[in-house]
Amino acid sequence: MPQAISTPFFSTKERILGAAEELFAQHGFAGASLRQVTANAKVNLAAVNYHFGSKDNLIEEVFRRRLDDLNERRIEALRRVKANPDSQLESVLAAFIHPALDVSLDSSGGLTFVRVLARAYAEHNERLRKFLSENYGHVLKQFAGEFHRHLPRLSKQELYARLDIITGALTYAMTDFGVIQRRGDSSDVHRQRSAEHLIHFAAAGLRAP
Amino acid sequence: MPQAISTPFFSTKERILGAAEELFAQHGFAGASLRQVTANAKVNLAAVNYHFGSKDNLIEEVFRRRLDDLNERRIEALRRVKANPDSQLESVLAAFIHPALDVSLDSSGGLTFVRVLARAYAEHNERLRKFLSENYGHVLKQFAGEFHRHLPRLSKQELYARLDIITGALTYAMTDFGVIQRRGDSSDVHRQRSAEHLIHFAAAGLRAP
DNA sequence: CTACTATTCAAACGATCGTTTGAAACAGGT
DNA sequence: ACCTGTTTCAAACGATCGTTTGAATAGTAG
Repeated sequence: MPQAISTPFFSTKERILGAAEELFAQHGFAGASLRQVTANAKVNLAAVNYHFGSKDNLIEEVFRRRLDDLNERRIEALRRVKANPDSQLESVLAAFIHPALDVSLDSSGGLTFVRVLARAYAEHNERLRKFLSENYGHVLKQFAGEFHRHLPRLSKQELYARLDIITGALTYAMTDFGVIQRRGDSSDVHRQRSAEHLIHFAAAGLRAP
Repeated sequence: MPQAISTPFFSTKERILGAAEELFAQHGFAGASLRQVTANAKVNLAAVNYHFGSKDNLIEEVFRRRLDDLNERRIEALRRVKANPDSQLESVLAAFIHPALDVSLDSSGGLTFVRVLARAYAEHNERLRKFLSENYGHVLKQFAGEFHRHLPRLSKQELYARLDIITGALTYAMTDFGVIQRRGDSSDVHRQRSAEHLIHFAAAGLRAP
């Protein structure tokens, strides 16, 4: 443990994570090489394998850094929805969508990470899906259970398929969201309306036969 | 020109294009190697560079094979919209969206190609964007002009940014669409409703301040 | 200072990549 | 049959990839 409680400088691990996130957003996971990453991070090539073990582990850590927080907030939001006995389908969707939109608003790299997310979603990488399923699958499961309460006629399989699509649409809405808000609009108004459109769109898709 | 008017067998070029499309959908453009492509197509490794010149050219041909037809149908649909003097914004969106949804319904590889499209969209590959812009930019330009007639307060730059987002959402809706219809539903009903939801969603996004 | 651990570094490893080569196999026309 | 242009094939090219190595350097506790 070399680092003290806080330092104004970024550690080697943090610099690698930041450079990797940026380059994965630009060129994809296979397209961005460790030589590019370590060059941009101004660290030695071997530092990645020393600190993370492998490129695959580095990719996972790029996700973990942002998704741990996101999923905790999702669970907390869902807990509040469950506490209300006569909540609507739209409330469950809001608990799923709003924390994700918040990520894109993170001033330091939030929008970049959203682009990484969009890539991960477009890829169907088996190892990455396994990692996401193992680490955040329980969150999706909790939501699926609550969605099923509102949509009892939908089979579990069909429900997961539609949630997958909603996540895809959400991912793109997030990039839109980040781009527009970065332009410096009256963002709270636009944010509320974007979220409402998305929730309305997703609710219609879920209620479809 | 070795091939006669029609043969029951697929030519080397066609087999390469089919295998490439499938593998690009599965592993991405950088992730799928020419050795995998030629092995799946059961042709020699050198055949790609002989028939297409380079891997980049092969990627472009995979797109051209599907997009030429798509964009012709978009232009024709827009022409009909323009002929109607009191058409709404929703009609322009329909002319843009419906031909795209049709592609995902192509029984031989339509859904696979949609997954390739989703990847291309998530990547921000410069060379690919240039190819798409050079070959199909005039179509987007025509649509942008018509959108601008309905949304005069939106700057060109802002309009293109939002159209980009709509294309992304559309791409994901297409995968949804293909998956659901492949399951064998009463597809015409579902198709009409999916398209309506998407058009309504996109119109709201475009009309936002 | 010494001993020990943690980190950084230049260099190299084997594997795989896209591409090129030159000869072999095939085709159709005269 | 021969010639000519097209297509296929096995083999190799140089470049780049992720990863490993072993020595040099910092940093810390006794």
